[in-house]
Amino acid sequence: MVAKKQTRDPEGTKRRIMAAAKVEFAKSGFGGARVDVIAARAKSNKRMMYHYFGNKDALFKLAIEDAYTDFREAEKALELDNEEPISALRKLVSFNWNYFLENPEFINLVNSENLHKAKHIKNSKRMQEMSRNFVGRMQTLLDRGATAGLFHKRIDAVQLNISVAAIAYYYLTNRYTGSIVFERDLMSATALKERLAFNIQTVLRMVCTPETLRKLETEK
Amino acid sequence: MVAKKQTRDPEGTKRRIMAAAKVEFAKSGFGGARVDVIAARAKSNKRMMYHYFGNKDALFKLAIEDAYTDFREAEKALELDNEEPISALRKLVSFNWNYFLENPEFINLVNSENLHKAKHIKNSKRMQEMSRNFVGRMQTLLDRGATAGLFHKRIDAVQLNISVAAIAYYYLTNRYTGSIVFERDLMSATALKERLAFNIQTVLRMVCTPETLRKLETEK
DNA sequence: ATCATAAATAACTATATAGTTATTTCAAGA
DNA sequence: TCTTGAAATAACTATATAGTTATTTATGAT
Repeated sequence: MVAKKQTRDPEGTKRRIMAAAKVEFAKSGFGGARVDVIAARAKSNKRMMYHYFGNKDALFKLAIEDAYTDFREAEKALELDNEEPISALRKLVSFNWNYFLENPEFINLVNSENLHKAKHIKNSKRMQEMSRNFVGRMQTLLDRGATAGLFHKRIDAVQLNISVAAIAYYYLTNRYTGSIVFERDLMSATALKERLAFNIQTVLRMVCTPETLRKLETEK
Repeated sequence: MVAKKQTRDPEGTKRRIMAAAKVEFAKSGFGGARVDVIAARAKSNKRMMYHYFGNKDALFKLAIEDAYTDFREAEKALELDNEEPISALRKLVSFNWNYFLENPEFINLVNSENLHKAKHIKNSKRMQEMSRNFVGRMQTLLDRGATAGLFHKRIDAVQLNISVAAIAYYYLTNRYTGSIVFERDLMSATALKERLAFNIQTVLRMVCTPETLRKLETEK
């Protein structure tokens, strides 16, 4: 048998290690993740990880910053500023739901970082900058809705966003214990569809004035 | 006369090991928890843990079942059945908030079990039984409110409960990354008070009819 | 073709870890 | 007081783990 030849692909190796790290950190958490597993999954070896990233903590920090960047970039791409407020809100709730559903590693990375009291991103300017922009966009949306007489006035953009994320995130991150304690398959196609509809309704009821809600009701 | 400290105390030892396990599992997750740390914290030793509980997985299973039992017992003690529906709902939202706040290990145990896809409680009749009773109580509350014309009809008790838990749980479990990305101390006394008020308002708006909400508004 | 440098790899180290074995200590019942 | 079984403990084992060292190999510039 011919031994496989070494080929050089520094950028590819680096990228593969990062991708493997996200998968392994998401699957087992920071503490449970194994650098050997990451190296193997990346079809590289440990030494390359240490060469490109320094150590396990630095690798994790980059993984979570990357994941958060992807999340905020996807949200930004919705261009909610050009959208009618109620429609924009519906899109935002759906976006959160679908993103968490389609990128399950995101939730687990965030959970793991919180278990460790956010020590990896504690001084990350990158995280703050992205969030600041996001809260700004959310506040603009709320202001536009309030000016149009559609939304309640003086809703806190941060509180609202936490709740918008919460009702999707919690359902999905706790789906395993949830499916057992509620004796219901929370991940069936029907269940997922129903949850998204429930969440959209929840947020509209939080944000819209009674008159707006009545109008939405009759429109159906 | 004070009795001399007993050198043998099987029940005490068992109890101390379980208490230590909850703390350590909550602090580091199942994978990150160390049986040596548990033994030391219990002022016992590893061999006793293996003697009384079998292995690390069995210990974790009992820890999470115990924690969940405590949670549901505390909820049951609220006796919401004897309460006016709107007041009962307020109490339930406050209860969730305060319980998660005062028992931070609960959230982390649940998170860890979900990271492992609920493998420890997969066949736990104890968990299902408790949850079934709880959903029953919640449905009764919703029915009473609907009959009195206060609440919307046909609200799903499971969906609502997931959201009631979510808006408290998510805020608290992700408080470390949250405080960084939002550049806000989410755990200051003021922030906590505001969040609880926001959550109560959210749930009332989800559940109450427009007329009920208007009446609540003018009552203030 | 040769050389210098970066990329890749295997083998190694020191420590930590879940679980076990062997032994000692205690206290209740005869 | 003596016996016996349970409670407690320390020392041990086999394996796994993050991080390192030593070495080989590929590739672009000259």
